[in-house]
Amino acid sequence: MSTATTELHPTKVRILDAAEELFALRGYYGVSIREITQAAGVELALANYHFGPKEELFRQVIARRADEHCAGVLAALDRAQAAAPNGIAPVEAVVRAFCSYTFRMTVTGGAGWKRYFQLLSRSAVSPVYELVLDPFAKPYGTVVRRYVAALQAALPTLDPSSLYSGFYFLQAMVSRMLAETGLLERQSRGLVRTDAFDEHLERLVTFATAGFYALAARPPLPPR
Amino acid sequence: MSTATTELHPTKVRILDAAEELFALRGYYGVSIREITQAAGVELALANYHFGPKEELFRQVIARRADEHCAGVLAALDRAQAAAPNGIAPVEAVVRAFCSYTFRMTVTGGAGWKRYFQLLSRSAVSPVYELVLDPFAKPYGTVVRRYVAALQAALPTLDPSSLYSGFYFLQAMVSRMLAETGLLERQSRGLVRTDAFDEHLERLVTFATAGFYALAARPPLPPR
DNA sequence: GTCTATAATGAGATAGAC
DNA sequence: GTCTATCTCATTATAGAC
Repeated sequence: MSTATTELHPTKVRILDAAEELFALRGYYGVSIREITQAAGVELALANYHFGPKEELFRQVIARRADEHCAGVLAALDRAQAAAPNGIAPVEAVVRAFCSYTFRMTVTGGAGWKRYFQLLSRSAVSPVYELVLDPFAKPYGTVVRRYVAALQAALPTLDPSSLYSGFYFLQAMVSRMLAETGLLERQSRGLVRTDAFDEHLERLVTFATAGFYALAARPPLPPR
Repeated sequence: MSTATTELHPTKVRILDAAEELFALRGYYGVSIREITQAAGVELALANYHFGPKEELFRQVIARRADEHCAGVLAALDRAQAAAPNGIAPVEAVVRAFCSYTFRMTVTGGAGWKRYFQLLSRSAVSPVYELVLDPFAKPYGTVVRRYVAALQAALPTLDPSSLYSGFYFLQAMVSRMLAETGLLERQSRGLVRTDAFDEHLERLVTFATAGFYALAARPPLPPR
């Protein structure tokens, strides 16, 4: 499938690209319209003409990729479930499905996708819901529901509360890798590179799969 | 030990408190000095008088708590290692030490500590190093080194590369819980509450401990 | 140490010519 | 659809009276 981007007006695309990069770097408040239009090589007034207020531009930066991203992540789950004899994919396959499409896109999708994932990662820890998180809520709601259901099917003994926590842990790990802040490089003094997503995928799948099984093996309410 | 805060000038404390809360909420760029001084109930000019430029105020917000936080996290590791017969704390004890002090502080430390941890969490996914991440680098550097060493001692067969990745996963999970964005509540439709840190501690220890063991059991370089 | 007042700049948004 | 010019307001920072 072709991205919807190609159908858009060239100026809109230029503005969206510049806004995506700058919002990913410094967040919504850290970037001015002037800076965006300057980076895009267009006049200041065109941002407001094409997108209206700044908030609407921010939402459209997200809207441009969110649906396609969610579709890819859901398609990966579809394949995992189709490959399972009874339609119930094992935990490892579900975890792998959740990470693999996204990791692939951040490597091979071009700079735009990398910026989008950085923006997603940054937004996920913002306490300002309505402005920053709300634009993601609708498209990603389906992803959460389907993956939670798939994990529950793979681990019927896992109580739902622990299930949501575990899936939240998984999101946290994936999201942190996507941020590519250079923190991992600094901590490991160059030994580990954040952009080595093939390695990270395997480690993450190993780590999280074992985590889910351990949660399932534990009694739901700890007696401590 | 008493916090250094009590020794500071009352006006400085008021400004730091207001800045901490607002920076945690909307980040460095999302808050103006006017807003901070207004929330603090002091005159605009006093921010610059006491702290100099905005950037310096931001650094001091972090500096006020970073050393105390790191000391607490390191003391927890000391206790875990002292409790081990040979000074080598098992993985679970190290993971628990890493989370427990912080989780306790975000519950019982008052609103200030909660805001600080939100700011920490938000900063950890910022690609703008010098401004946002650098103030944390020095105090937390020791924490990273000592915990990585403790985990390596507990898991001698784990290759260093996977070790750093695993510890990065652990940081990601803890950090995401501290952010308290309300996302977990929304995803679980109210079933799980982010502020139930006792539950999260147990789940996180279970999840991450199993994850580390699984990484150690895996061959360092996956043959895929 | 605190206040009032202001300087100098940058912000979002838009009117109107082309 | 694009560009120039501008309006209005908020921003950081500081000077100077108290």
